[in-house]
Amino acid sequence: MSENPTGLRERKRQRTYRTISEAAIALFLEKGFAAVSVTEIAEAAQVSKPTLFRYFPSKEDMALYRFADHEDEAARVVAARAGGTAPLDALETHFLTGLAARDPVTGLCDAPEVLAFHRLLYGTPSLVARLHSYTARSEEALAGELAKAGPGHAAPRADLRLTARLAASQIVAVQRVLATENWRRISEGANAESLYAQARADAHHAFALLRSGLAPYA
Amino acid sequence: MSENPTGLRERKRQRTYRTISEAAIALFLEKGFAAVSVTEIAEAAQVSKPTLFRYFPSKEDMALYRFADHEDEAARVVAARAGGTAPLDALETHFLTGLAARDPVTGLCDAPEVLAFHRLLYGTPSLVARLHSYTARSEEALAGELAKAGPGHAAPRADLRLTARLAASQIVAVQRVLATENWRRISEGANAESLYAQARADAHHAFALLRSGLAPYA
DNA sequence: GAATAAACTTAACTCGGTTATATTTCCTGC
DNA sequence: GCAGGAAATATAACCGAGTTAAGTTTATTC
Repeated sequence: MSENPTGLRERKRQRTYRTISEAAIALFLEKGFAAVSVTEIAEAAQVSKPTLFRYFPSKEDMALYRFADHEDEAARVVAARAGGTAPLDALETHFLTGLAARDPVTGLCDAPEVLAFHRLLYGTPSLVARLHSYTARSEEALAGELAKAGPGHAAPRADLRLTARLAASQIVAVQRVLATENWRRISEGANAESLYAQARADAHHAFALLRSGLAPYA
Repeated sequence: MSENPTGLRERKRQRTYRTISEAAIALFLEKGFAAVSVTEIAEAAQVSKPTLFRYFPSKEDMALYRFADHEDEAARVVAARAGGTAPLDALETHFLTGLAARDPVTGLCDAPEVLAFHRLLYGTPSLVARLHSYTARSEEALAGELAKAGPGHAAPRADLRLTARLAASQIVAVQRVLATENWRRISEGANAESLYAQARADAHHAFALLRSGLAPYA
């Protein structure tokens, strides 16, 4: 066979992948991103430097691989929504579910290791920059799904593709702002429990604003 | 005196600054971003490598310095709007004015050197990433201005700061999409003249969407 | 015109990331 | 189960971005 998804080779590969990223993140958390060299990571993970870069395209990606998995999350939520459900409703419900589960991507998570990771992330410009490029792909995927979904009944005859792109960019931007806002409050010492109600209200407010527009600023 | 804004030293500094960035951009356009080394730029600009990095924090910034000037443009437009004018109206007018003037930041500019520069920019991931960090600062500045302006009469009692941030992120995202959309069409061979009407319509559509919300997708 | 401080150069260095080449390790077909 | 081929790895050397240290030039100031 040309591909064996459960072969020893593939299992080793996945194990190495995890070993590297876990070693990298542990070192980053311990000493800070800039203070850890890739050589150090390679030693900790017991692989050579070229192998390291066969698994991850850059040092930043060794910290951000978890986000790579969420890259098409928004698009999947829209694609998998129940018939008759509007895309925005599906996305709002998904975000609220994330809040309830204290999903780290919502920012509403005060687990010490998650908090430490977020501090690392937002305190390292090159990591934030790299994260933005993931977000860009997420936006593109969402735009694709929204274009497929098409606007509802009352839609004008405007360019579908452009409208989908505009909507996707706004949605992704709003989710980003909500998450960073939650994180900011957590990082200032609040705990997730006491913020939950506020975070839900913020999310409702944000999605309502998305739906009804920035008329208050018009 | 401790500072002399028109002294010889300051004039030399500005001249060196321009020399470096012009040499850098010329080389980038000629050979591509990755194919030019900073040593090469230093030689072309007749300065040493450490001096190069006293003027620009990174190789990317040598290409993007023009954008750094526009960093607080949106915020300034809102701050300088005529009394009684809504922020969104001021921003839409400003964008339309940019289209009419074929301002490169609107994407609607087919001057060969601008087109070549845009090709360079969007074709180089590290430049796009760096540009995103400028955009982030632009967003923050706009959020500050919007918070000062405050929403209009009909605004609910929601958190002003959060609302301003949400609005700013949406506005910046939409302007980015409009500009890249214009650029995409230009890069596919269209000329700015024949696209102008469409670009105006797109901008109107986008700002209308910002005002009235994504209800069609709700 | 001398003193001071900013800006510059040279040289050497660190570190992220790549390439070439040889070696090991897994898979496949007999 | 074993021979051949392919994928993955290691070693070593390399390139280029960005920094640092030490000494020199150049503008400003009194």
